[in-house]
Amino acid sequence: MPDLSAVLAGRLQAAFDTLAPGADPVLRPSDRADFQANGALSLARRLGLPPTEIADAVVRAAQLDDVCERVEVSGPGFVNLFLSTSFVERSVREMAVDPALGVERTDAPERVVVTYSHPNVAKEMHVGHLRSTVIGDALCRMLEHLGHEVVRENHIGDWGTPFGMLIEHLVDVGEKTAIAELSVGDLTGFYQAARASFDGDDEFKDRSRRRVVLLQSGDPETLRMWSVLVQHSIVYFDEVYEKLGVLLTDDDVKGESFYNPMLPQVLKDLEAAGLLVEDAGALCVFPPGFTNREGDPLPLIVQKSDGGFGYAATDLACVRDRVDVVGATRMLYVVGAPQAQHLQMCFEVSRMAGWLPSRVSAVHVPFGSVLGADHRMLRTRAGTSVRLVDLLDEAVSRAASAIAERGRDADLTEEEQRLVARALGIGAVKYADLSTDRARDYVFDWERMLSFEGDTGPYLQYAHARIRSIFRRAESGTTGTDGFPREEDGRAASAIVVGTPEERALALSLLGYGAALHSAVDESSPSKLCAYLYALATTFTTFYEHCPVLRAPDEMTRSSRLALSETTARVLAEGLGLLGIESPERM
RNA sequence: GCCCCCGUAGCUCAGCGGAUAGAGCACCGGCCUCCGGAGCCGGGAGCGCAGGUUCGAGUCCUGCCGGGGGCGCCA
Repeated sequence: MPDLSAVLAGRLQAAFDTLAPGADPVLRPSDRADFQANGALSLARRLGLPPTEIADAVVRAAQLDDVCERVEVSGPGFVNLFLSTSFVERSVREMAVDPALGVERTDAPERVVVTYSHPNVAKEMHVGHLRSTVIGDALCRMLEHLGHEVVRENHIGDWGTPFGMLIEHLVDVGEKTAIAELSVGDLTGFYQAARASFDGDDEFKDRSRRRVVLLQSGDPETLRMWSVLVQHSIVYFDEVYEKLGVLLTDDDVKGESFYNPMLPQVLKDLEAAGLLVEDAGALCVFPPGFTNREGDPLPLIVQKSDGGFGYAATDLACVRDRVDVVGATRMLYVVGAPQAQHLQMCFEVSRMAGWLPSRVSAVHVPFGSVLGADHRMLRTRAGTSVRLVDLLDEAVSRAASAIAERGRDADLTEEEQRLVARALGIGAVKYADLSTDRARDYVFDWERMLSFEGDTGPYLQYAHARIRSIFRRAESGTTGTDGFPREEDGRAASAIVVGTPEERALALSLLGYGAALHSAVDESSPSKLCAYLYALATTFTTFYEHCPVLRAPDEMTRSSRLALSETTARVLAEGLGLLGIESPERM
């Protein structure tokens, strides 16, 4: 089922094509009508005709009889479209009986590599990783849902100079102790102890430097110890992912070390392409358009003056691997905004070297910082960055007390309450993160994100649970999964009736689901989907207040409203699911 | 100094070049006390500043002001 706006856009496009082929109808939802097409105004200049004349011509040429009850030209040349009730009823019924809820899968499936999360081995995960992980996870779910093939990559920091120090620390404390610390998640302690030795002990520092060389040269014992650090850190990361409820698994781990063997070839091919320039002892590429503090060309340093490879070399190898081996047609880098310039340079150099053909897109999906109530980077009282696990545990425990206070559903077992607390707490954190524009910083506020009122995860989850409760209250077995009463119950509900303004508003809101999802994916902006779901939930509330469902005046109205309610619940559950947020049946 | 992002109501945020800039919280006034108050209805209050493009600018362009970030061997 093509979605509503697609149907209208198609009809209008045909009309516009008769006047000026390819002219954009500029179709938008409107508060003056159901939809408004503003294309006549911009076309007026091109054609040198009065806009109202063009609008009139469009209305005459457009075949809208079966979908609109009224079409008017108003103002300077707006075309206002008022959908016919029968079309709305027909469309929303199609949606209600459609397992896919009317969402069209893409007609141009791509292989999309999404790289996100990327924690560092033997280092704590903090709120910065939260954003990347949650946003990346939502993007993967949405892309897959629309029919794209998604390859998740967790580019963990598992290579480089810090490992000399970390391995020597491992040697000093013994593997048993090290493993114990890492697996309970005391990564801060481990890393800081290593750092302290490195900074305060010259002998340790020397050993560390030698250890880096051993690691680089592939010394088996060094590699074994390195692997201990990596494996046990991954165990810990998995615990965090488990708490967070994201899709990432060990199979998605493709860390810096994976690309290490490819780095000499990167250098060699850049050299062969004539792009490599030696500058101050380092081997660099100078992509055009980037300058430094002094206004001089800014280099992407591929090989440092000490002969080691920097992260630029690794990122270039990533591009090659993703294009040549993984076969990506699109790459999304869910990486913090501060990396913008670095990534632009990497992409540019990749293009110059011919590693990133024009048919493959590489997109930085940047995000802002998480701020505390003081509008500065979120920190603990001690001034250290907040551990992600602590934050998640606090979310769940705060949600648990919120539920205990409210005591919504007394029938819940302890185990069910525990699961609900988890869904609410984690959902609240995720929703708070996903619902604001990615690019902006956002203020982390427990009170607000856990509130059952306003644009929050718990509000949407509660809205969903309340709708489900309608069905529990209705006689059991009266509805099938499509929301329509079953034939065997002797009820003749096969149609949706859109009589009241509230029913109409709800129907139109439901019909906007597909468009909202597509725009969220097109713009890599989960917040678009959040905004849609919130609007749907509030529209439902108004409907629910004004239109009795179980006590509807007649059977036909009742079954129609049940179907609208059920469809709303399904959209909420599926939409939240695509954001990585659970929707408990009861809470 | 240059580059990037951001400045919208008291607070937190939406706003796709289109008509009268929307929510939530907080505040004020009504209503419901009925399917789990996610209550419902109404009210006050705002686009950092100055130019420009356009029939039309919160949205695009330029310059300021303010906040954050980046700017060669950490990743």
